[in-house]
Amino acid sequence: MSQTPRPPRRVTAMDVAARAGVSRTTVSYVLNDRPHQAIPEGTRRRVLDAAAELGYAPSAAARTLATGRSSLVLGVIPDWPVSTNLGEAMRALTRAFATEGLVYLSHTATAAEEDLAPLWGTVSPAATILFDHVPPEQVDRMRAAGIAVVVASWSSEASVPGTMDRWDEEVGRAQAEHLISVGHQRLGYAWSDDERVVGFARPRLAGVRAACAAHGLAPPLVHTVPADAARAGDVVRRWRGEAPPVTAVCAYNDETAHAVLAGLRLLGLAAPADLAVVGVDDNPVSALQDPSLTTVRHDLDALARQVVGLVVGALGEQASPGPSVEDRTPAHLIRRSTT
Amino acid sequence: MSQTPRPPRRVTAMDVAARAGVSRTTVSYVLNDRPHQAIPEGTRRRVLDAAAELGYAPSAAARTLATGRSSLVLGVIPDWPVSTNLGEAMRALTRAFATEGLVYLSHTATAAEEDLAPLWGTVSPAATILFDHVPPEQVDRMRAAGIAVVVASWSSEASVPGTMDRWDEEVGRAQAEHLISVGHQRLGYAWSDDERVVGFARPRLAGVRAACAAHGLAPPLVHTVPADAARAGDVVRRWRGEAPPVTAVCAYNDETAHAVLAGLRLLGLAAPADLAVVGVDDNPVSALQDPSLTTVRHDLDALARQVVGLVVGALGEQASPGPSVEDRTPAHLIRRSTT
DNA sequence: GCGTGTCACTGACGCGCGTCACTAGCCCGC
DNA sequence: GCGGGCTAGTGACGCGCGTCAGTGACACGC
Repeated sequence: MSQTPRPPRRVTAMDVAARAGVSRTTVSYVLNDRPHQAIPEGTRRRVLDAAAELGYAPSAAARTLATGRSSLVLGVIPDWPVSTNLGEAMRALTRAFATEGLVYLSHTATAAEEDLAPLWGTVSPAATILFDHVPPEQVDRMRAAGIAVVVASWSSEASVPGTMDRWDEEVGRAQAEHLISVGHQRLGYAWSDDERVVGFARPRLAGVRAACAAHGLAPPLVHTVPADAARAGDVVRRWRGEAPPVTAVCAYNDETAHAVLAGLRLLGLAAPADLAVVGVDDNPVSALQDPSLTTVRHDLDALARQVVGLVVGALGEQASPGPSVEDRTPAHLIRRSTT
Repeated sequence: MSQTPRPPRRVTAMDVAARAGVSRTTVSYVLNDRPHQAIPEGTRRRVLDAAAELGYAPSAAARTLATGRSSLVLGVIPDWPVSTNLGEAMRALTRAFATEGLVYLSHTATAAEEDLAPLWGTVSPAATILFDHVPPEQVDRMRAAGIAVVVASWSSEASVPGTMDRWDEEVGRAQAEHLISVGHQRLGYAWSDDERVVGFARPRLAGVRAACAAHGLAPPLVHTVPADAARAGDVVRRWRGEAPPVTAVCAYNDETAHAVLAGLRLLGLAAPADLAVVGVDDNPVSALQDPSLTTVRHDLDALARQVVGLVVGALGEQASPGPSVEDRTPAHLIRRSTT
């Protein structure tokens, strides 16, 4: 629709200088608040006014070229299945990076083994966050191009052992701790049938295992639960047929939990009496169901801060305010009627 | 600020030139496939090999500066409430722009009236897509900086009348057509209680209205449905108390639809017998509920192509392959058990 | 022999900016 | 009068690249 008419020749710092009656250098000093350069208030104002009147906006490309450093951080979001709180996670990252003076942008990968070169080639970020496994040679090429690469991956095969795992372990732990605290002794784990989420699922399950072990219980009985009421019903039957029977399950996420609930319904059973269920994500519809789903919600802001810490560290800034020791719990449980 | 110890000194085109024993210009010509410049195969190979061996990656900033044109498109995603298929929409845009040789990136706004200057200042995209209303002076400043701005907005107050509305009108129309085709004569519309989605909701409702009018029916009876079973129940009661009673409702999205269903349940009623319900979005849990929700799904790829067409047009490329006339239906209905 | 044309390649400029090194002007102490 | 220190400001360089306007070498026609 609305065309931009022929590029009206960019307003440059030189135009500002001419209008303010000073040199371009002075303009640069004023606009960048040069620390050890005394600029009298009068000149300062003239420059500032001229810049405002002309609508001057410095060229990012030129600045990046001159300083050899852009303040752009690029997140590469893998081809994950739809996630309810993707938007919220991105917002959390944007906010967290903004406090460091960095601009965060997201790229959504469209294929698992995508070639990232055209991407960082046209963006030239200061740092890139890889949220999933990427071939090491790609990482090397980026590093060679002067880009700080942070592998904030959940899959433990990644080059950097996943520091992010802790978050999902906490999630699993929160699920299990809750179920144990209300009296369950034999837990099941509802694994997702989507292979792509294994990076999340593994640490969550590890968290459940850890909680069970901590309370001297047997490890959870893991079954894959398809998004299909009939086949989910089969799984429910197997859990209940154990000796002793499984009385509660932690689901990979709300969607998987709803599949379990659908299976229960099909068998004429109900949560929590016949099987307690707890999900993850707090999908908005989970509260509206009957029975309403107990679930665990991430603290995405805390997670974002962690990621920002990693990136700032990788950018070689000193005084990163301590890499970890978040005091807030990264996950908290919302109890509703399925437990 | 202290200097950081120069990272390994970027590999530049000059390094490649030295290694290949040619001039930097030749390197540039080879790597950019200069059309009207004959380069013998031998030289070509030497340059290509040298580039590969050195792991050369051109500087995006320098190229942008030199050409005055980056191939980056920036999408500004407003502070919308969580959307199930945000990730899918972003992927669709990424794919669609890739076919035009453009790189698409998303920025998630964190506040409604955010100042976008730092954003495009550090990114310097060729074009920016605004998915929501943005103050005109901000748009003007971007245009002055040589950035093509496309307002792909759903809210009709935007400076450019939203061509995107058509998509959501189709969605509403698909909902209503389905309900009418199965015999309903008096429709209700379940409006969302979230003010931020009004841009989507309005055209969807318009589509429902249009379908009703086309069939000689009375316009839909609109009520806001809160995400709360008790208050949703009140709304259900009012619909059913009309004369003649409303027998089917189109909901703004699946979430709102689930609220209606929750209200029905609370009153001891059920869909579709007492009130038929159709949502929008195909939230994955909608299929797992009892009753499973009839819903309408967008064709996000088609929508993405539309957006790309707008952007390409704004970039002044000729031969944009026709602005519209998509033959595929942008929305299709998935019938399940609530209708 | 000279003009014309092609091939293979290169020198140099400019994109807009940050920044170093430097100067012109002034006041001060001696 | 002169060196020294300060203020206010500027000239020029380089970041890495695309690209125009050449240049030298050679073949050809007449």
